[in-house]
Amino acid sequence: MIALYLQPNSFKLESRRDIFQAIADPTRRAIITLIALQAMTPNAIAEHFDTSRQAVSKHLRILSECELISQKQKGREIYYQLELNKMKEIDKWLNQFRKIWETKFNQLDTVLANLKNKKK
Amino acid sequence: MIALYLQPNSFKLESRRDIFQAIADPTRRAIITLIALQAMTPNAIAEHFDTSRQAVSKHLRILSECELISQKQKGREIYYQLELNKMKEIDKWLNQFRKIWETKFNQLDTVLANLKNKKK
DNA sequence: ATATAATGCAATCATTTGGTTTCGCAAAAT
DNA sequence: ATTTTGCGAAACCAAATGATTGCATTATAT
Repeated sequence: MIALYLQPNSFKLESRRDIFQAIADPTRRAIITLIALQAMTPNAIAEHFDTSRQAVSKHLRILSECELISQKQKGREIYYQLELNKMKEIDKWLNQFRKIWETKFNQLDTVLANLKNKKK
Repeated sequence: MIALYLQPNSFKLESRRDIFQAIADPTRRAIITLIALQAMTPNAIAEHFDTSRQAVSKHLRILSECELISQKQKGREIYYQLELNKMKEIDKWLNQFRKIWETKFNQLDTVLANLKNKKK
């Protein structure tokens, strides 16, 4: 070991990943959809895309890192499956806005109700 | 049966920006939350962050490009406001998974109900 | 035991991203 | 009329991203 070797050449800080960054990529979103109902192996997944198996493997790693998917080893095959609970976190984030758009909808409701009453 | 919903309806022609790429950046998500309830000017928004006004301006442009926000000129000030309808597209995409996790929840319900019956 | 299949990892590369700095232009204030 | 304010656009730069290629490793098949 060399003590003064501060950082490896290809030092990539891939730790700041979060679900939002993960779903930003269209291929990753497609993968998510693909395995939503049924766990799949990397090879099987890669067959659905126009990129190399290794590229898909990288996407799977990124999705794994933020725990949007999990894996189950079966012999030499690895089945990747979607972690729905993690998907719910996106939903959670959306919730703050859902509150707003539902409120706006209710306000419209009120307006309509008032109009109706005035007609009487 | 749950249909595959790979991409939201609206597509950007000029750039490959989409809502998912837009919300991938934490600063942009913060901006979205910030102006959700009240339209704000770029300067006012920038005061909330540790970056330059110009950087915020860039974020606003990206958010505008994918129509997540809109602007209203008032003299020399520009008020940016959130487009909730566009936010709903994220919700729409999530919907396919919501169906699944609700189904799984129902299945769990059934299991619990069966256990309860067996106890009797 | 050896070959093959399924997979992950590292190096490399072009492109994209997010930031800064500098500038230009209107609207408002002086 | 001149200065200040609010803003976007362009040029530039370091870092991150997504893809490819070339391995290494382990499980299965022959």
